[in-house]
Amino acid sequence: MPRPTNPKLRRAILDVARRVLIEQGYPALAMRPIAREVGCTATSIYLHFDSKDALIHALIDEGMELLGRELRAALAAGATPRDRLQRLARAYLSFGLENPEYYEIMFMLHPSRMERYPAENYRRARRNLDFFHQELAAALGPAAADRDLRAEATLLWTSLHGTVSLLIAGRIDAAIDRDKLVELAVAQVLRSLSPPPLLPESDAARN
Amino acid sequence: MPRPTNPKLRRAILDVARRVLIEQGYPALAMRPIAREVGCTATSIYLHFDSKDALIHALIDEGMELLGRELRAALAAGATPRDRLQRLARAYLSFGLENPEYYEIMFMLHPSRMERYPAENYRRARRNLDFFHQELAAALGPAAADRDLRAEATLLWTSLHGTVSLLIAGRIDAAIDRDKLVELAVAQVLRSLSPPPLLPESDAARN
DNA sequence: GGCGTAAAGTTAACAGCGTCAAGCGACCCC
DNA sequence: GGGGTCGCTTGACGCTGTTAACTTTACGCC
Repeated sequence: MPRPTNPKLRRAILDVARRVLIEQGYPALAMRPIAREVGCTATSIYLHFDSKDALIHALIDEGMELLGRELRAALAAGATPRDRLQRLARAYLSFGLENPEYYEIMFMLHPSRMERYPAENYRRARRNLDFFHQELAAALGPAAADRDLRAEATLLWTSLHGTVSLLIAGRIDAAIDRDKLVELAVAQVLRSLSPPPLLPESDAARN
Repeated sequence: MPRPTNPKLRRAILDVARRVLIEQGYPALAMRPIAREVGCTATSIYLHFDSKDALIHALIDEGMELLGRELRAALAAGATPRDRLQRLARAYLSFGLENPEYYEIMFMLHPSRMERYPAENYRRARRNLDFFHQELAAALGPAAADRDLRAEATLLWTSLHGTVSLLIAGRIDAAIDRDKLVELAVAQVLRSLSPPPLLPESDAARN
C-alpha cells in the first residue's frame, strides 16, 4: 500500500533492508537495525510499510521479478522446447543457490509469515511457473494428450524446490557433490518428457 | 544433555511441548506458555533443556523416529524392491502431510535454528534416507553399475521433500489436486528406475 | 510576513520473546 | 541440628514488532 508519502525514504528503507537481508540473512532483518542504518527511527518505517511483513513482501516481489528475468533469459537462449526446459531447470536451481537469502524469503518462509501476502502478487509470482508448463506442453506435443500438464509442471517445480531448499539449508550430506545433485535434478526434469510415466499400478494392485 | 535431574518434569515439558506444537503449530512454541501449561516457570525448563533449541531438537528426534517407523513399515509391506521403493515414497509423503508440524521442525526450520543440532542425531536421522538408497540399489541391480546411487537417492528425497514442503506451506495452486500431485511424485520416484537417465548433453552441447 | 494546517518523524511505551544470575525452600547427611 | 545440594522461582536484561501521543517540518494562503 504505497501511501502518498515521501518516496525517497521508502526507497532507502527498501535498499537497506535488501542489503541487510543479503549480507546478514533473514534472521538479522529487524526493524530497529534497519532504521538505524537508514538514519531514521523504527516507527518511521511504519509510515511507508504497514508492517514488517509488508516490507518483506516488497523484497519478495523484487526476488520474484529477478527470478522471472532469469527464467525468461534461459527461455530465450534455448533452441528447442526440450532445451528450453533444461535451461529453465538450470536457471531455477542457479537462482536459488546464488541468491539463497532471496530464495528463503520467497519460498521457505513459515506459512504464517505469508498469510498476508497479497493475492495479486501471489498470482503474479506463480506466473513464473507457467514457463515450465508452457515448455513441457511444447516439448511433449500431441503426446501430452492424456496427461495433466499443469500438475506435472507443478511437480517439476516442487522437485526443483526440494533440491534447492535442502541445499540452501545445508541439510545435504557433505559427501554428496553439490553439482552432481544439480545435474541429476536437471536430468530428472528432462526425464519427465520420456514416454508416459511408469504406472505403479502393478505394485499398487498388490495393495 | 539429560541432566541427572527430576525426569518427571522433563517428560511433562516434552509432552506439553509436543501438544502445543501439534495443536497450535511451531510459532506458538514458546517457553512461557509451555511452562504455564506444565505448571512451572519458564526458567525451570532450562533445568532440563539447555535451550529452546535443545527442546526442539528433542521433538525433532521424536519425529525422526516416527518417520523411521513408518518407512520401515512400508519397507516390510513391499514385495519387490520396486514395490518397496514406491511404498517408501508414499509413506514419506504421507508422513509429511499427516504430521505437518513435525515435518516443519524436522525439515523446514531455518538453518540457524539447526546449527546446534547434535551431529550424532543428525547422522541417525539421515539413516532414514538409506532406505531409499538401499531399495534403489536392489531394484536396479547390476544396471546401476555406473550410477551414483547415493546422489540419486538423495535426489529422490529432495524431490519428495519439495512436494511435501510446498503442500504443507499451502503454496500450491488450489487448482492442483493434492492427491494427483502426490501420485505424480510417487511415479517420479519410480521413473528413476527406468534406463540410464536421459543425458542432456545434446542440449547442453549447444551451450 | 505570519498564521493554520497537514504531513513527517520522534519519543515513550506495551507485551512478548529467549535467557541468565541470584535467591529461596525443602531435603539429606554427618 | 548445621551445612550442602537439588529443584525451582523471582526478577531482570536486551531484544522483538507495534501503537499512541507528541513534536517538528513544510507549505499554502491571506
